[in-house]
Amino acid sequence: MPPAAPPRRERLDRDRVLRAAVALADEAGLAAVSMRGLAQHLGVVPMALYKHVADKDELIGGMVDVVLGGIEPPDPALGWKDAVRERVLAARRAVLRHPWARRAIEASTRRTPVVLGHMDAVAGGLRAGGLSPDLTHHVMHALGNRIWGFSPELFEEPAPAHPPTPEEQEAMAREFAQRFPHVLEIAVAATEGDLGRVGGGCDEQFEFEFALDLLLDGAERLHRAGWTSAARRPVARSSQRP
Amino acid sequence: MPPAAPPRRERLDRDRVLRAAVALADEAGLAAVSMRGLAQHLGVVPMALYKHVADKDELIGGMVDVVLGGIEPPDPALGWKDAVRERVLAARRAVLRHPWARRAIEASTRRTPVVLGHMDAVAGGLRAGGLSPDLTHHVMHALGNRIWGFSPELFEEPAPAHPPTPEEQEAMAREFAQRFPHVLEIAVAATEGDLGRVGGGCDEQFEFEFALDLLLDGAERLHRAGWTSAARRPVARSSQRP
DNA sequence: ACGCTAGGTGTACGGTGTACGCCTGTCAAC
DNA sequence: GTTGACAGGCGTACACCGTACACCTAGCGT
Repeated sequence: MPPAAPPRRERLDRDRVLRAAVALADEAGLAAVSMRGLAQHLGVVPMALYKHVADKDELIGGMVDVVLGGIEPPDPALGWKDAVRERVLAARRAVLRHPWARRAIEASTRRTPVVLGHMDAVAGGLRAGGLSPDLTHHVMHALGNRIWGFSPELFEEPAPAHPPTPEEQEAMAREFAQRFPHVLEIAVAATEGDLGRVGGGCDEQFEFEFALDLLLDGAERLHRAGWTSAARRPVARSSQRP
Repeated sequence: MPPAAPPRRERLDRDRVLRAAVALADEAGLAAVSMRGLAQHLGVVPMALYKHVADKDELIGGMVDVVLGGIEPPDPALGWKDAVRERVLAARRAVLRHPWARRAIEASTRRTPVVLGHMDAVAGGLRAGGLSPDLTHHVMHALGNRIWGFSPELFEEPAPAHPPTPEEQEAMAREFAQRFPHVLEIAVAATEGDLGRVGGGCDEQFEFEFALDLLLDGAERLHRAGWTSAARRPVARSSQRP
């Protein structure tokens, strides 16, 4: 009999590894998910993980799968456009539950069955609306990462290293206003919306749905207009004469 | 006198470092741009670089600046929509000159003057068309990374590690067709376009312009319809009744 | 009772970014 | 001239990363 049976934690399996990785990323950020860090979190030696996961890339691919596993399918009674919209927003909800998920999706090059499944579902939703395979393909491209429920984080502030003195801040603001007036303008426009927002922040959910609807409505218009790829352009150019 | 004057390469400066980094990335990929690798490329010890660049993140930010410096401004005679379109496509051309640039832009969290300048120019183009700051803001968000001339690489194949045997391939294809029929369908649609393309590849330039025009045309429609954020939706939902 | 094997261990290698201190060539001011 | 500051390149060192390889061991089917 082994002396005092050291609290033999139950054996690992792939699922336990993945869930632990997700939990670790949730509480300490994606950067904390190193093979060593994760192993320690599981009370195990780093190389043990490689018995369940091929390499780090597959690990984060698996983490993405776990997150995407929580996507609930849309109400089947919905029309095609709303169904696609709902599915994408469901993906968004799943992704937003884990702050690190966007970055992980972007980083992972893997095309897992879960990922393909979601893509297939979205494409199927468009096809169900009668869009041709061709148009569906282009719309999928147009949606881009929005299929996953997020758009690229263009406007995120990286938090200044050293909080500048008021004078510096004043001077920087002045120079900024002079060099980038339009960026300033739209930033201001974003803050004076409904309610007094914190500086620089804007309603990301609204921005997302705005873009999503812009694309889906555009797709619907093209479809109704009988668009085919022969035209090689969504609509006529703005210049009225050819 | 120093013996035989060892071929004293001229002193480094920030610009030389950045250009060397770009050249190195061009010929050996972004992964080859490590502080050590770049230093060796310059015939210098790694730590020497830190006299010209704060850290690696700033280095790649600087590389992005170099690439984005090559964006030529659009013909001032163009209408606002075409001007924005042209500017974005110019950014795309600049980025596509360097295969690593997409990834670098995504990776870099820095908001350099060059980056802000481009954003400001695009926003200014929309404002010049009469769009309100508010609508301009939303459209900028909708454009997302397309401002930089690329959309997320959703459909890129990571090249299978071990080329499978024909039987395996057959079996995989069969299962794929069953599980992801719509993905398969649109992939096929992409290949049987104009000319016989290589498998899986599609005309990325067309996809890009398709999405870009879908968004710009949508923006124009909203603007002409006098859109304000009060509506909180680009257009009426597809269900006709409220 | 035996041996196979799945799974956890230990060590080691080559890579990374970068903090810290030294050393030296250049140049301005005395 | 001589001096002293200082910009810029050098060397060492640290902590961390992913992972290849060999080994050991518990548990199980035969």
